[in-house]
Amino acid sequence: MNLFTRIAGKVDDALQALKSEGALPDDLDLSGVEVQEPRDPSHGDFAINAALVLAKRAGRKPREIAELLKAKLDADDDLASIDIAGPGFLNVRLADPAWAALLQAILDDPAAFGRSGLGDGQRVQVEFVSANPTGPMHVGHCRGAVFGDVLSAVLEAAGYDVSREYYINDAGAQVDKLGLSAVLRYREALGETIEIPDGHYPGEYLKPVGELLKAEHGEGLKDLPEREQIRIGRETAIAFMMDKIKGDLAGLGVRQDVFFSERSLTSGERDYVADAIALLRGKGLIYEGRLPRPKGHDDDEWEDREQTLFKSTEFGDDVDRALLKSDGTYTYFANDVGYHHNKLTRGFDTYFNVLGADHVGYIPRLKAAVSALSDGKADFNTPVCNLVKIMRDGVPVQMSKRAGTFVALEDVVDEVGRDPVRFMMLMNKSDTQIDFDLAKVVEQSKDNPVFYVQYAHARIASVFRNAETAFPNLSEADVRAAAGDISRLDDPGERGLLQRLSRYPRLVESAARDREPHRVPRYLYDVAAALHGQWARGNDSPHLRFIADDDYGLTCARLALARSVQSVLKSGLGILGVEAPDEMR
RNA sequence: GCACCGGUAGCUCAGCUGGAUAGAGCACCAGACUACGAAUCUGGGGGUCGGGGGUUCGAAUCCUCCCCGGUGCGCCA
Repeated sequence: MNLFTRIAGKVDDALQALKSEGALPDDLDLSGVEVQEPRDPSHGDFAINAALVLAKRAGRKPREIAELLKAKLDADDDLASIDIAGPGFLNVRLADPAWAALLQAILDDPAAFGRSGLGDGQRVQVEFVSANPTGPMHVGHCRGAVFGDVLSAVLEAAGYDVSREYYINDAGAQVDKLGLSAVLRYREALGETIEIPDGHYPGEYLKPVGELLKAEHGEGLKDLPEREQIRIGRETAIAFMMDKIKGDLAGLGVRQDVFFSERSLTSGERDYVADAIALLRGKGLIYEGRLPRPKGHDDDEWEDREQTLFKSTEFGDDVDRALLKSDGTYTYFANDVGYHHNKLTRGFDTYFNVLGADHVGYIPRLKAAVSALSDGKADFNTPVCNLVKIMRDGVPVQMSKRAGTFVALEDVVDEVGRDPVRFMMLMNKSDTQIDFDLAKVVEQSKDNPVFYVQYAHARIASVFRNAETAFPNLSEADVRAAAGDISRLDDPGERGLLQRLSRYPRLVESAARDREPHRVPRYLYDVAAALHGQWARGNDSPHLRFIADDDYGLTCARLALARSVQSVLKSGLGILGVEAPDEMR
């Protein structure tokens, strides 16, 4: 149940009535009329901006429209009071039965509260992580991983049918270098002294792959032609690394539905890359030509050359983009065009491609390709996760897989814990940069807001444990029945909690609509703060405690509220993929 | 040089298609535990919302021009 939409419905009815009565112009555009939460809770439970939005269009003063609307809404039993305030807001207070209905809705089906039909079952694909299989996941990957996971969860809560996809870059020169690096580790396992060449992968994590190759092939591998050795080394290393990456993702609590191999684009029955290029050629978007030299480029390295180009500039890109390398093989971009062609054939309604900030320059050509392939019809979104600057004691940590220096995600999760890492990655808007100080995070992990929210959940569980001691006959049925009459929840703190609960469905919808998952942890923090605040008031004023030893009815009413708060916390934490514990340890 | 993202309290950040007196946490100061678990709470100080101009009933939010920081920029992936 969403009280905002419920009230918005009443407002709309009232405005339509005013139209038909001739009090407002018949053709008045009602867009932009909204039910909002008041800036200051003391103003009321909900605020309506109709008078301000409509004043100009209707040629009336805001105040006049507010009066008209108020007169209509005054008759509604759900609304206890309506005040005209400020420049023309209508501040509404809800009547008790409407609040009771909210509590009952939450208690009757806790899992459903906060879910909505906004997405109407539309099929959405979210591609995220897609880390190269040339090494384990490191901390730099984890923001995009958590963001993609939770964006997906938020969309699911809003009624979308989401498929989470990981694109495996298992083709191209980099994985060949990985293959050679693995072969060298194999030789090392056989007792040779080796040196990993520049630009390859010197990380220790390939040593087990060397051992694996030795176990599988004995000494036989080194007698094969070099190309064959590299092929075997590559296959073994990719399989090993993907296994490792899946483990890293699981450790972070990230779920993927589909792992899509880059190589499968051209190795199956259909060559999606060739098909995509043919499709674009048919649209007249492919040509042979030369690119202008980029302004900031070093002069001596530049070599003018004719190549096969895609007219991405027709779709807003800065320059056209190459599809074939000079050796005739596909560029990475060409493969990506093929990949997106493949995605489009799978018929999703909306696509997300979560990218890191170091790939923003890539977005225009990607959008151009999707736009060209779908004739502008595909709903394609590219949310960007900004960099996470990894620090140790205030000093930036340089990371490079090719240099073999990085902080493994697995180590961070082991050291800090999954929940704090996830929560911390989600608190900020995705396009701001985060400083992640390993020393601080480990040392101050108790200050992580996640514990504050979890503690609120656990405290409520504790209340129920104690309530069962105080009232051995306490039943859930009595608690639910008590939700039907909230007249005894008359403390401002209790009303504040009710207000916050009513925000939840709208919050989830807005997070989905605006693709801003960070609103969820912020909201949960706010709810937790209100809960802790109310709790502490019971310390000073024992009559405000959730458990009133001598008053079963009052206790049940408060437990109904507590249970509802707990449900919402649990639901929100569930979206974040964070545990909602019954006790803190 | 061009493009994208940031600039809000000492620090880290919210501010929901423009809305009421710009909010939290940390830090600092002063308080609250023989406890429905203090991993908590209450109160306080602290702001030219980077700067100028514009749009309008109203701008941290939209437009424009600057300044500062970050990131990216021909066949790498």
